[in-house]
Amino acid sequence: MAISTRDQLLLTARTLFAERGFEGVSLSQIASALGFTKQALLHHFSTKEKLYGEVLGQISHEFAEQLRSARDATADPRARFRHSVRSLLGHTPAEITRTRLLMRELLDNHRRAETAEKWYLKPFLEELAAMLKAVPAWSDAPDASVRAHVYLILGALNYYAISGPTLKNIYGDQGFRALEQAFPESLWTLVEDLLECSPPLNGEV
Amino acid sequence: MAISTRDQLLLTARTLFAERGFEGVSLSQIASALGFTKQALLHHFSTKEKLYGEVLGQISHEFAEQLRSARDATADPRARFRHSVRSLLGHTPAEITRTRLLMRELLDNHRRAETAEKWYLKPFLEELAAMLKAVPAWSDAPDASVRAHVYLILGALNYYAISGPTLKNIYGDQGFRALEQAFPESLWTLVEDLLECSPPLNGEV
DNA sequence: CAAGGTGCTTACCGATCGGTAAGGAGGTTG
DNA sequence: CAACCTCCTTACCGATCGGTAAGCACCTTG
Repeated sequence: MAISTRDQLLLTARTLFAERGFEGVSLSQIASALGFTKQALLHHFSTKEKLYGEVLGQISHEFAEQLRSARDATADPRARFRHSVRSLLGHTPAEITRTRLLMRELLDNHRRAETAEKWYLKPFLEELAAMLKAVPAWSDAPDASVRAHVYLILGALNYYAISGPTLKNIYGDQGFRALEQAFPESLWTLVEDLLECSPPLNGEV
Repeated sequence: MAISTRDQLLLTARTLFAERGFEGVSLSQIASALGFTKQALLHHFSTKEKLYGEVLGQISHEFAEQLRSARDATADPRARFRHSVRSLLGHTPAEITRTRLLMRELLDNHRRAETAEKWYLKPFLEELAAMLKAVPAWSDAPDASVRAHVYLILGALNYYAISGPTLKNIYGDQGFRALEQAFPESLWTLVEDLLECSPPLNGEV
């Protein structure tokens, strides 16, 4: 079963946008990576912005599915939260690519259309916050505190995810392998501590 | 006391590189932001790469100074670690600009000269790790675990720092202000927990 | 006053950018 | 067989990219 040219182009664009950024890749580079001319690309996606938009749309769709899968997996809020964090701590190349692209989007978007990323990030953040808030110890924590802890985990996780090549450079192959084992452990004990022990101080508006 | 043209160009370049990325800014845009032609810029920095390199060098210098200041401030390792984290949790526009630029560098560098960032990031990471390891509870923790916890904090902090505009978009002005208060609190309790209570499990090579 | 260096300009270069126009190969439909 | 659609090509467009060459105004030094 063959993948359509359009989908091949979309996947290549996604990879290269993640790797070099929107401005760092040209249409002809994307197309010629598959042996096409750039006009083949423009035939399927009329402008560069629309191509990029479709990549983002695809990712948004994936996140929505991921949330749905966490929602279907279990009714226990703790397990849901664990499930979501674990699936975010991705280590397949495809997931790292996605994280890189979204990190770039986070850096770039404030000068593009401001609304460009709300629609995928907002529901995702809110759903994670809702999961955490559904945990008994967090039930009467202020929203801002819940969101802050969610964002803290998300930030640690995403930053680590894009740092692979650099960390390997710094610590060497062996040191990096040790770190690759230690980091998820650290993050995991943080998550467990949040879920099971520490309630946030509840002393504001 | 006037700032030299060269330093003005350097500062503008730094800001625009942080905002739009290396490929997203042209030499003429940097120069004309100050009313110069791009050849004035090329007169001081012979190529775009060298200009960018000088920006990175400046930042590297700043980090080295920051480490030195933490080292001079106190001999207590806990206080040193707190001091460093607090100074990293910057909120002045200049610090956010720097964080944005370094985040882009983290995304881009693995395809540029691989050594480009080791020299500023490695000593910084190692010094932070050394501070944490000097704390009694951490003294016989494995290196990888210490590094992982340092990187976790660093990641959370940096990711949050570049997310300002997006978070404001998502949660609105009021919600963002609340988050702006809650996030440092969350991070701070995490740091304190690390420093004072939780020892890492010490069961590997 | 002549000579030379610094800091900037205008003029120009080939390459590449995103995008348009027109047409050809192949399959489907009348 | 003719008409048309989809998919992709070559040819071309103006704009802009990073960078070179040459020269002008100014200051310093002999």
